[in-house]
Amino acid sequence: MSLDLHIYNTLSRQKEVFTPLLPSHVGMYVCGPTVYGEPHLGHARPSITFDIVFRYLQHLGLKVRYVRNITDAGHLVDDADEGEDKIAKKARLEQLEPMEVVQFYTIKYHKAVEALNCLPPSIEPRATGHIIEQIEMVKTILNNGYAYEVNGSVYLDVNKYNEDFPYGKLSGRNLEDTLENTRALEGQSEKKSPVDFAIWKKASPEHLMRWPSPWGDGFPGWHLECSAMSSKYLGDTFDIHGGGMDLVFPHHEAEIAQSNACNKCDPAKYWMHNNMITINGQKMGKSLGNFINLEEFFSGSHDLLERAYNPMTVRFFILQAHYRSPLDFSNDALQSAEKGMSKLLNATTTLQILKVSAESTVDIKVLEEKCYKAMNDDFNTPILIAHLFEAVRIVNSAKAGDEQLKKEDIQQLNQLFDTFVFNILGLQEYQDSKGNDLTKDVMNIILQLRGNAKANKDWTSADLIRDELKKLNIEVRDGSDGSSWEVKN
RNA sequence: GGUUUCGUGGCCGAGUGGCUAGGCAGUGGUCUGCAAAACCAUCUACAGCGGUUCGAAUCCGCUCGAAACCUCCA
Repeated sequence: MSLDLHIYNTLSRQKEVFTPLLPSHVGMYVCGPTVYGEPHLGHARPSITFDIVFRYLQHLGLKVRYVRNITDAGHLVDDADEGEDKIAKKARLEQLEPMEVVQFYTIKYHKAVEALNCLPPSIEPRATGHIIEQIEMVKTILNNGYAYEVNGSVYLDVNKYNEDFPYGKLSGRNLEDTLENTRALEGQSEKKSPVDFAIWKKASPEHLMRWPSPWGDGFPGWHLECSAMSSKYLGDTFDIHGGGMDLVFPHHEAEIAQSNACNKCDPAKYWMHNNMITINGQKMGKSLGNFINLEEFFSGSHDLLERAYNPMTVRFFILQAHYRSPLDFSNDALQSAEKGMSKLLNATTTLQILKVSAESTVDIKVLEEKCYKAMNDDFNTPILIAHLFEAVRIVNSAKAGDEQLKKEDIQQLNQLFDTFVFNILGLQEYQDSKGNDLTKDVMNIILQLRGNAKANKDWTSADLIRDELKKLNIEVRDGSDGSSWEVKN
């Protein structure tokens, strides 16, 4: 299979043919969560987006090293000058050790992304585990003349840097604009220029998270961890760098500057950015107080939620939009997604009981090619899903006798669903919808009793069983070929 | 103010010059003891105005409206 994958590169603002730096190997770095709060719906988008990239590249036969960091230090609460470490602040508020906070929320994050069926990354490095690498990087940048030290802090000299490398090429802004718009925010500063940013920050006496360095006790600047860890595990230049669109400026712009200032090269060849999830047209943010935690989604315990949603519903909902489009949350949209996904998953079951015909009335091969074409076009999952619904129509029509499928085509459809629905989109059946073995056996007995009642035209008993099961959220369906049941959420 | 994007049918959401996106809802039908579910079929669209073109939802300009970033955020 030749590689015909096109990826939209934020750097060039267009789709480019994807060519790995090394044949058959891909290095991908994605900015992970800052573990100082509950994982929320916003975290689900990049996790799922880059899970799809990871899965699809692997499906194409590439060996992928997927690095996603855990930020457990280094982000500042307020302004870079006056701020304190985000993790440390939260810890003080809750009377906990910083690492206790980090551990607590890291576990929650892992649980949430696992529920969303995201594959674990190849490496999940932590900022606090790479302080030495970050200090080394600061040293090199200082040696290269692109940074300066003031009172125990080290700043990247953006103006100096801009003489040799263009600053702002990813976000499309030039230094003059940035200068103009930063001036208003500047207070008393030890920085040479308001656009300079800290790569090492001196720790005040009450600061909990601190490490010794050649410039005294301090902590790494907010953008440095990603540069240090990506180059450590993927090399100075790697294939794909991903993250949320909100990170383009300043975070990823700063990463580019740090890499060039240190290694004289760009960190990544392709920059991929997922768009935001909005609620009532507005971005979720902690300052807006409108974000919904993933736990609340799965349990339904939030005022904005009409009821609980299965993690797979959330995954399907996100995949129904292209990753570069904004996606607006609503209960209606979630419930639509849930029904649509059930229809898709039901067809994979229906396929198993289809009658084999001598000839086929449809061309499965063409459908498969369309599916690959959709994924090759910048991971267009909504188009892929549309094609999969064409497969659903074929399966259901074949069951109704309106289409015919020969044995090979049924096998190929099976493979199509297996590949695209389960392996690439990473969808799975609702875990408890089929019950455990004991439940299954008991339900078989109950349905058999009801079948007997129906055969005797004892509608009162048959309806009683059906109604009582309904109260337990067990739905009984009568078809021409017998009755079946399913647990509804 | 600057930068970047967007405005598609009742709702969500693809599509970037000519060829039905898709899902949900609605409507009609099939199945069924009834009901539900399921399945099949199907209606409604490209913010407004002008321009380019044989042809524009798609390209260009203007108007109106919306969002993100510029400050921690996925």
